[in-house]
Amino acid sequence: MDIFADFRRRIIAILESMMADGRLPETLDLGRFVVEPPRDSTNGDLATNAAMVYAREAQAHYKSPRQFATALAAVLAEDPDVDTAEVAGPGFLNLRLQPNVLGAVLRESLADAERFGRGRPAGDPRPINVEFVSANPTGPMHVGHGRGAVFGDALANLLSFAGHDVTREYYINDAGAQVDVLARSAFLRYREALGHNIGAIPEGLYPGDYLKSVGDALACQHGDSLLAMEEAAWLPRVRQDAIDAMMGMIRDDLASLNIRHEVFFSERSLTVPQPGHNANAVEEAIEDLDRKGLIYQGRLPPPKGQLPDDWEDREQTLFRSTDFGDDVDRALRKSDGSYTYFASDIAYHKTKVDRGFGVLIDVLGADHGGYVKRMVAAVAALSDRKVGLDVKLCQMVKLLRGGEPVKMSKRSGDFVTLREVVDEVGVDAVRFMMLFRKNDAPLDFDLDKVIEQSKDNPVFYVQYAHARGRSVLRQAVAAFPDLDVSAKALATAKLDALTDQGEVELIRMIAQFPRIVESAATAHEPHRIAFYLHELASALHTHWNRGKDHPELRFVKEDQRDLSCARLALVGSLTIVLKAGLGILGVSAPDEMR
RNA sequence: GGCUCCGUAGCUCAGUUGGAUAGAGCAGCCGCCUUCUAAGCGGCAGGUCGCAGGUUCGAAUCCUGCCGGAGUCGCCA
Repeated sequence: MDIFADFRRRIIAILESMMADGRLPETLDLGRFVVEPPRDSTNGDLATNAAMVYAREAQAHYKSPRQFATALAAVLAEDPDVDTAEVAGPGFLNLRLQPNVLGAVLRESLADAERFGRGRPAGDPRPINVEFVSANPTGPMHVGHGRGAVFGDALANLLSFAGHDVTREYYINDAGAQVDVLARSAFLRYREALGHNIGAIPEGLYPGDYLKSVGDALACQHGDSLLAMEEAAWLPRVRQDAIDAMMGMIRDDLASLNIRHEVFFSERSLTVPQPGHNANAVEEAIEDLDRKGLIYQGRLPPPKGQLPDDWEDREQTLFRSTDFGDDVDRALRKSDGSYTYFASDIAYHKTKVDRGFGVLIDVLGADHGGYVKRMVAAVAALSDRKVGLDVKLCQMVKLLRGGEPVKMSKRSGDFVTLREVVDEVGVDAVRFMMLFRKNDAPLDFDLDKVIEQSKDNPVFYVQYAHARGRSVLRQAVAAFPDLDVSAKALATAKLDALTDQGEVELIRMIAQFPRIVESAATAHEPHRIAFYLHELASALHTHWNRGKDHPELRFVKEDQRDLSCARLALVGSLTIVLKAGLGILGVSAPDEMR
C-alpha cells in the first residue's frame, strides 16, 4: 500500500463531492495537486498542497488558500485514519495519521514481503522495451559500456518492479563497415595462426589480442583453404564467425554483471528480404514513412561549424524529422546509394513499434546526444505519435585509483576492460556505484574507494545496514530460542509498542518505499532508489546506535518479549525493503559482512 | 556558430517533477567502544543554488538572455 497515493485518492473524493455540492467550481483538474511527506516530519505524516493549487479557481468560494485548506481539513479530520489535520504556512494541509495506519503498512511489508513496494499493472498496459548496451561487436566491453549496461538493467528491473511488462533488448550493429574491419582483422590473425609473419597490425584494423583465438578457430576449421580465396569470398564467412565470437565475449562480460537480455536483434537482419515480403525491413520502413508524406528528395544546408573536406551539395533522400521537432531533415541514403545508419535505425525502431511496445527506452552514451531528436521524431512518425521514445544518455565514467586517473595503456587495443574492473572490485560495487549518480552526470569511479569497508563507501554502507538487521534477528533467536523471526510471523506482532521517535521515523521511511519506486519508475531514474536506500541505511545505523546511550531502545530486550517482537518486526521490515531495493539495483543483500 | 547535458557548502553530489527554515557524504574542529558488529554514531562550522531579468500566492526547479564547462554537428557507427 502506498499511503500517499491512498490519501491522494481520498482527497480527490472529497474534492469531487465538494464540486458536486457546489462548494467548489466543477472545473478543477484534480491531477495537479500532490500528497507527499512534509519536509519536516514534526509537521505530521502527510502534507498536501491542494488548497494552494486550486486557490485561484476556488476564489469565489474561499477567500484565501488557508480558508480553503481549513474547510478541507474539517472534512479530513472526520476520516477515522486521521489523527489531526492542520493548516500551515500559506495553505499547506498537514495530516497526522492514527498510529495504526503506519502500523498497517509495516505489517503489510512483512505479511507480503515479496510484493511490498511493487506496483500493480495500471495505466498503459503495453509493454516497455529497454534497449541498452548495444556495444559494437568488435571487442570486449569497456567501463563506459558498463555504465549503460548497469543503468539499463536496473531501469528494466525498476520498471518491472513497478508493475510493467519489460523486455530487455540488445541491438547488434553487425551490418556496418566496422564489422568488415573486424573480419579483416580476424583474417590477419587467421594467417598468424597458420604461421605467417603478420608483423605490426596495420592502421585501421583492430589490434587487440582477443582476436587471436578467433584466428586460431578459423585455422582449425578451414585449414589454409581461405588463403586462396578473394576477399569477397572469405569475408562474409570470417565476418560472421568473428561477430559470433565477439558477441559471445560480450555476453560473458554482461553475465559477469548478472545482466541478461531477452532479445538480441541483428541489424543485418533488417537488410535481407523477409519471408513473404519482396522488400527488406529498411525499405519497408521508408515506404511506410513515404506513404505518410514524410520522405522527399531535397538538399540540406551544409553542416554548421567545421565543414567536412568532402562536402558536396547534392540532392538526397530525406526524412521530414523537422515535422516532429528536429532541427533539420535527415538523410537516409549515402552518396553511394546505400542506406545510412539512421535508416536502419528507423527500421529497427519500427519493429519495436510493430511488436506492440507502448514505451521505448534507448540507453546510449552521451556522445549520441546529437542523435536523440531525429530518433524521437522517427518513432513519433512511425507510430503516429502513439509510442513514446525516451533516450537516456549516460555520461562518461572516469576511472580512478586512489584519486588518480587510471592510465589507459597506449598499447592500442589494450584498454581497461569492464571485466578487469568487475574482477577487481566485484559486481556489487560496480553496479551500486554506477547507479549512485544520475545518468546524465559524469561519474568518477575510484577502484580503491569502492572496496573500502567503511561508511565512505555507500555500497558497503547499505549492504551493512541489511547485514546488521539480519544480525539483530539472529541475536533475537539467541535471546528467545523459541521465537519465530520469519517475516510472516513478525507480521502478527503487536506494533503499538513502537512509540519512540526514531522508530516512528523508520516506519515513515519504510512507508515511502512504494512512492519512491513509483516516482523513480515514472522518471526512468533508478538512482533514486540508490539514494533512498542510502538514507534508509543511515536511519537504521543512527537508531541502532542510539541503543548505546539508551539501552532501553535496543531492539532485543530479553525481559520484554512483546516489545522485542514489535521492534523485530520493524527490523524485519527494514531488511525486506533494503533487500528489495538492492534487488532492483541488482546488488546482493548479504546476511553478514565477511 | 547550431543543438544536447551540466553549473547547488572548500571537495564529490542529492533535492520527491513549482512548496514550508535548500540537504547528505567527504575534508575541518569537538565528542562517543566493560554494549544486539565502533566496518558505526552524535555535535559544531560551512550557501548570493553561475549571473540578470520574467512567469505567480511561492522558483534551485518553469521561460528568455548572458557567463563558464562537457559532448556533438551531411553520407562514421
